[in-house]
Amino acid sequence: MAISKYSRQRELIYKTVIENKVHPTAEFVYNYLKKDNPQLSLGTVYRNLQQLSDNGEINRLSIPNQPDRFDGVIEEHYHAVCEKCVTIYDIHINEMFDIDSLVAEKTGLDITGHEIIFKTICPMCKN
Amino acid sequence: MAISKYSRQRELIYKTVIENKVHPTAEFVYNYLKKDNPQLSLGTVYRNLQQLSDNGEINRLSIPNQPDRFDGVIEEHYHAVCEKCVTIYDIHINEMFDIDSLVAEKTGLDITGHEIIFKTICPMCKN
DNA sequence: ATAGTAATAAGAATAATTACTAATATTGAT
DNA sequence: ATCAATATTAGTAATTATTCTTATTACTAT
Repeated sequence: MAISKYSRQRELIYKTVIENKVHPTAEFVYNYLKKDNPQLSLGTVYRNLQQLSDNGEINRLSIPNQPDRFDGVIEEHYHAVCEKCVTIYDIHINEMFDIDSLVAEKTGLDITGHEIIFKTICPMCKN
Repeated sequence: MAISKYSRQRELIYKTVIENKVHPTAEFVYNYLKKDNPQLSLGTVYRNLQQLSDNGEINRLSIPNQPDRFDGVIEEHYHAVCEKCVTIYDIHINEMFDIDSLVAEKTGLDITGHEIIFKTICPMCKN
């Protein structure tokens, strides 16, 4: 993969993900920035989100029946998705234990990380 | 949600997912069945995979940068995706501990389940 | 058999994402 | 500052993934 040069657009996209804690989709980022940057193209957003997540600067979240979302918090944490309204909640559990090593040991695979998605019925939807 | 009647197509689709341990995509299921069922439509495959997973008869897996996949094994287990070749490996760990309850307790959320995706560089790609 | 309900095929429509191309911006070396 | 090399961009086209629509067919309970 080619070395990256700086780009103003990438910086804007990165900041949008960092500042918007809603786990934005590509579409969200695009609409958010479009107001003040009318020349921005959706392809640029997708390309840079891909690049940023490839570089580990942001995380990509894949959630059933939804477009991919992005998260500027790269510190290890998990997510809970409401099964009704699909809101995403952050879950920080101070320490769990080394699940990657456990699995590596059990399976012999080289484990480089993991992602956990919890399912929930959130307080708003519980009525 | 409507009560499901029996349908030959759904049965075929279900059996395809059960019998093909590769965590098939909708596309795979369609091509697999199309040979002997040339009248089958891709829409029918998507609709029934959705219905089967809504009913908990199969599981839907969402994996970054890939179309959704389906898994006929509903017994709790996890998956590891190779970051290079995107092959999916099943991971059965006999017992971990009750992660759902832990999170429910810490967060106050109603947790109804979870999904873990491990990332790996698989033996084939490790060279 | 018939009515009512649900499921189907086929293909159009939409959503999500990627690829292509010519122009522009950034970088590193003069 | 200027220049060449190359990454990046906007804009658009194309592709991929999925859902929706419509007319038709199958199933179930009378």
